[in-house]
Amino acid sequence: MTSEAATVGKRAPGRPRSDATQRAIMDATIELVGSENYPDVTIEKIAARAKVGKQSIYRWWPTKADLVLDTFTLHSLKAMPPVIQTADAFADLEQDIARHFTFMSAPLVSKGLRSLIAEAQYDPEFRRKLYENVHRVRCEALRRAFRHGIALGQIREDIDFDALAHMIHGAFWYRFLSGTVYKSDAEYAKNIVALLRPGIATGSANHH
Amino acid sequence: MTSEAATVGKRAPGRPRSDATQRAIMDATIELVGSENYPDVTIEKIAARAKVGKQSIYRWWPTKADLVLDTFTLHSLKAMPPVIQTADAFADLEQDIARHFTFMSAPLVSKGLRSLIAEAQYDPEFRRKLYENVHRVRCEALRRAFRHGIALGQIREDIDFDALAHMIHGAFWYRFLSGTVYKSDAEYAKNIVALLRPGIATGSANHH
Amino acid sequence: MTSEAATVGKRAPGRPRSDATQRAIMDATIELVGSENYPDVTIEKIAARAKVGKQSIYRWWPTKADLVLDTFTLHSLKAMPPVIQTADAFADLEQDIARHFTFMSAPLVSKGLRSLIAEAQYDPEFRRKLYENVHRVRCEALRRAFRHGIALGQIREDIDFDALAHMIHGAFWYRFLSGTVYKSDAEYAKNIVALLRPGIATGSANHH
Amino acid sequence: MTSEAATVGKRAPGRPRSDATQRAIMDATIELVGSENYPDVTIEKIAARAKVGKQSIYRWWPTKADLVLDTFTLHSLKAMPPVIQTADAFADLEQDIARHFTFMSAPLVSKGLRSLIAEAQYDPEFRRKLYENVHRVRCEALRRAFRHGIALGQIREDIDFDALAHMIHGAFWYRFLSGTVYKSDAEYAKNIVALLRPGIATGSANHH
DNA sequence: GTCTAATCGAGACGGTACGTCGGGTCTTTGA
DNA sequence: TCAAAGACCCGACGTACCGTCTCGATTAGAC
Repeated sequence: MTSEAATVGKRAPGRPRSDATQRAIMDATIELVGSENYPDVTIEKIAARAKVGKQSIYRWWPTKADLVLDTFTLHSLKAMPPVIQTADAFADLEQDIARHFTFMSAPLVSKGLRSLIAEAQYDPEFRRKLYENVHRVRCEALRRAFRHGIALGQIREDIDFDALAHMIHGAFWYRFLSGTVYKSDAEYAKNIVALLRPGIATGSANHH
Repeated sequence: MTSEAATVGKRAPGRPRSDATQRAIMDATIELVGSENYPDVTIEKIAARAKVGKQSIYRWWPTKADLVLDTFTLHSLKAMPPVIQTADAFADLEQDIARHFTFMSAPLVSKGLRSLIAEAQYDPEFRRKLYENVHRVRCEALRRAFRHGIALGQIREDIDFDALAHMIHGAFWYRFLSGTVYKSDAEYAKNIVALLRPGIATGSANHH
Repeated sequence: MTSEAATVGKRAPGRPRSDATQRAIMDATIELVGSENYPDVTIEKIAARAKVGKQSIYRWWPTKADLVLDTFTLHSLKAMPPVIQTADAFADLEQDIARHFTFMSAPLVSKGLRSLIAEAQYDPEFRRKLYENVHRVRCEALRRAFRHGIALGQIREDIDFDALAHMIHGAFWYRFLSGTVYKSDAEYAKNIVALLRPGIATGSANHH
Repeated sequence: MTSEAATVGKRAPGRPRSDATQRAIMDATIELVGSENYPDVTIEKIAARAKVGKQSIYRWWPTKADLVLDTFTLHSLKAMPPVIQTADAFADLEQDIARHFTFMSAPLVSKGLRSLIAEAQYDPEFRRKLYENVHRVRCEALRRAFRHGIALGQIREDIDFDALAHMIHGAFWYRFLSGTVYKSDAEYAKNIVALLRPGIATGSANHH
């Protein structure tokens, strides 16, 4: 949320930040991102729709990208609870991936994602922020699934987990970027795991 | 390319399109894409640098995105010759992937890619164009490698080649989007193939 | 008409100038001047409507203003025959003025006039051309009427004919510029002559 | 002036219009009208010279013509104080006319006038505005002189004052439009009054 | 209760780029 | 050589947003 202040005790003087304003801005952002092409999502339109002065936006978010990222992570990304782990690590993995794919494919979410991806191309710094808020969260979910598999003795320890995670998520991003349509999210997840399983399951030889 | 094929014989009336102008525009585009952030690559700057009227750009390319795509595909993507196939399909695959990764990571190429990715997020139609010119070319290279492997009896036939290609390229795009750094392109390619090999090589069981 | 050539005998080499083209250009000019606001009468539209290359216009007329003036004088101004003189010089004068006013007020003529007036404000040289083709012609008509009156002994000789002509025509131009509406052209002419008559008729004292 | 009167009391919300900006725009307009041909007086140049955004011009003046008219009336036309009336109405009239002619002939004023005349030809609505701001002001000055003459018993009451005013001002406009040069403004005024006097003075018969 | 300080809506401001229009010049083919 | 077609360089158009600024109005705690 950018400014945190807090510092306990002493309140800053002056009129305090209005929550209603913040909410109005974020709501307007969501509506616009959902209904317009991204270049048409302008600060001016957001301010107009939120019935807010432009300054009130600039006061709290340095760029439009940050506003969208903030809005998006707050309202969307954190909404997905972790998978409940079972005795079958591969089934867990598959379920986690499928669920993630479905979530990211929801119309509003994917519209927001496109906005963020576009912005991230311009600016390395924002790319880093995006990584922190979007990619890393998912990587940790995957690692958790891997560790569970290792603990169960179903997944080998000597694997390049980075490359593995890249491939799993990359499959999603590739489809996302290229606009390719695939049978279904569940099928997609199933086939990905099927292809990877022999390479990571214990007991399978890994000759090269 | 916006060229309308000419239908042989009869030339269109009027002064013909100037090659010099077209080249100047594309050269200026390359230079600017290489030296500026994408939002700062404006039609106006391109025209100025190419010493060309803006109209001469708009006459031939409907949007900046189309110009960049055209320029990019013409000067870059088609420059990569196909891999020479050997008796080891997996070595071929690895080499093809590694070479592709290296090519796409070259500073100027990746700057252009970022521009195209950003534009593609705005406009589904442009996403399709981008697919035609960038993704499909690579998919065919991969398919060629797969078919070779099948012919050699080294790769199984009952595989979801789409999901496979998505994972391989997706790994690259994931790294590209997230800004993650990986040891080296060669290593990256090697580990990806290592992880996938058991799942696609003949003779390996695919129990699930 | 700008280029005259003629020089008898020897014809210039090459394809001769096409009369059809000239006519088409002028016709298109008249139509456009009559139907559009003057700034919207562009060389490009004239060429398009005449189905003529722009160059064919520029070849014969240096500026749009010259084209309009040429067209206007050819098709309009020279169309007014001289007044038949009677034994009453003031009646002749009144008739001449009234007829002129009526002619200049015709919708198409006045649209053309406005174009010419506008152009003339920009460029002193064109102002001179306009004077030659529009104002001088009328001044001579007036002088002819004055001389007739003098010959008849009805108009005094010791008058500032320039100032007089300026006032008579000026009245028209004032009305034209200001957009003022007056009862009728005939009435207008009559009242103007009535006001001036005592000052110019013989036998009237001119005390100052 | 585009100012909306404010209706007293309550100020409009938002940042108020900047006087400095407005002044800078008008100053730049005057300078440019004085130094360039009218078609070269572009909004873009005015904005550049005034160091002002184009929008700040368009915000307050719908067209270039309105800006020029505003500037012109504000800085020029209202600058001329009324004539002091004496016991000789014709001398007053002559002085008023001469002074007006001289004023309108001043280089900067006449450059501005040409701009306004040109614009007025395009657009009937602007013609009306011009009438309100330029012609009417003068007409009232003349009427005042006439009324004074009537009160003094020097000018007849049964006269077509419209036609009369048209002739007097028309003489000026004719000279202005045609580019004709006359001895001097004072002489011009004198001869005009001399020609008209017998037609309007009391005691003179008006036989027709 | 003022006083001080920050926020809020509103919208003017100096800028930059947009995509379009027209100007006047040029370069083709064909008559 | 002229003519039609139309590409070319150029400059201005009027608009949209940018991010900053200046207003009056408001909303707190500090005095």
